[in-house]
Amino acid sequence: MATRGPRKKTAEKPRYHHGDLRQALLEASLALISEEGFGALSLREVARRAGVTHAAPYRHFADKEALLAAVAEQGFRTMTARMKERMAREASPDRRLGACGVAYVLFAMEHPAHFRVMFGPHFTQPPHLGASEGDTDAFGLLVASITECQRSGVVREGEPQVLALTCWSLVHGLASLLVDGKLAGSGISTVPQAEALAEAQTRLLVRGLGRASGD
Amino acid sequence: MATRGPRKKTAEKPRYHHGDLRQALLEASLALISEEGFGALSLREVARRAGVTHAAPYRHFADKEALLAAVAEQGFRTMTARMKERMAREASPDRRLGACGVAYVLFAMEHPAHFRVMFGPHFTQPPHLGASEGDTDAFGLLVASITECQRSGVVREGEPQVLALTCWSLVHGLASLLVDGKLAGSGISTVPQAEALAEAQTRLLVRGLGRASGD
DNA sequence: CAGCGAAGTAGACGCTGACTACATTGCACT
DNA sequence: AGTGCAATGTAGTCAGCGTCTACTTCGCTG
Repeated sequence: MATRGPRKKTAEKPRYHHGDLRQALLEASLALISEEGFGALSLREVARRAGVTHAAPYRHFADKEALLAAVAEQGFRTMTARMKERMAREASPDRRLGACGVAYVLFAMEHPAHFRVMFGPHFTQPPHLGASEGDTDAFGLLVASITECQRSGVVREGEPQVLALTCWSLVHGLASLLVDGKLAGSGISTVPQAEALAEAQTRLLVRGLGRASGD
Repeated sequence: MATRGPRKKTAEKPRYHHGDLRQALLEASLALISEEGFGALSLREVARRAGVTHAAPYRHFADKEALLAAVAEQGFRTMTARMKERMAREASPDRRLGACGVAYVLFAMEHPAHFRVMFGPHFTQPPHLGASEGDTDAFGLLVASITECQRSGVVREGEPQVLALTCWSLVHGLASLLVDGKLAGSGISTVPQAEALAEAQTRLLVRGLGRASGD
């Protein structure tokens, strides 16, 4: 990612004073969270890193929450793309469903700063995911995958939305615990370890989602 | 909850200037988070609510993080108690395991402020749960419950710690999504709804945890 | 009843998010 | 080509925050 300094991708002429401050602020936010932690994220430090004064960000974002919302939206877009990509590699519906969940966990491990912003305790207004459109509708992807599994008989009947909630809970819980380092005590800290764990857990859940025998 | 004003439990004489500022600060923190949200929690406002000046809390807590750590610890204690209580009502090991998970989710729904502090993005030092002792060892409770299920043959062989991670992921994910209001769009907002969902999800997972047939 | 230490007060410092007024710069339009 | 305007960034200000230090008040112990 990057293109630091004066813009150079499409042309050499800097479009504005900075070039593309908006994007620079988004990147600086993520870098700051990654390096110093979420608590250290301040609008002023972000501006400092982007090389502008403390009030400049207000030309691009109404307030701090708006900046974080933009970071979150970018995160949802990336996450959804990651899920689609990994699902496309699988042939059977149940494996696609598993890949969907694994991709969720992997995204969290590889972009912890993004994940934290997306699901953090900020935001007076929750940032969709449950009711979104187009590029960022990760939940829709999940529901579709479950419906597909039901059609091919790998998953029991029932409201796909409700079953999707269960899948979402599992991978969201795992991702949250990993990102917050709560599993470091259990020796899980690397991406491959997390991937293996995610695969095991989704397999377990898909088994549970199979055609009912008891209830 | 409460005992506002001068202390009255053991005697009428107020022990100190305030009575019991430490406890008052903990309660004020929770009330503030519940009413105004996590972002509104400031040491100064907490002190204001407790009726003392802004520096008084430093007589009881080294800094803001120490106050939150105390809130979290109290939360872990309550949560563990809730789990024990609900598990004691069940007769079979698998139902006890389910009750353990449901209690986790119910605690989050009934004490969202506590839950947020316990698993929030603060804390440079993670507050145990994975390696704790006595009253606050919720994870140990879970592992023991799984071991019990394995002994009675309801749950497959394997490292109980690893299987416990799966259970934890599921209920932690559900609890997080509920507390953060991410499921409000799906129409889940009341405690009974959350309880039903938690029961359904844990049933599903326990089914998946059953003796292996496929793999 | 004296005094010592714990508990709370008052004030200060640098930082933050947010607002304002002002300067600069690129683009559109004549 | 030149002018003017709106977009962009600057500089200064304000209240509120976490934290520190010096001071005051109170309750308990000797």
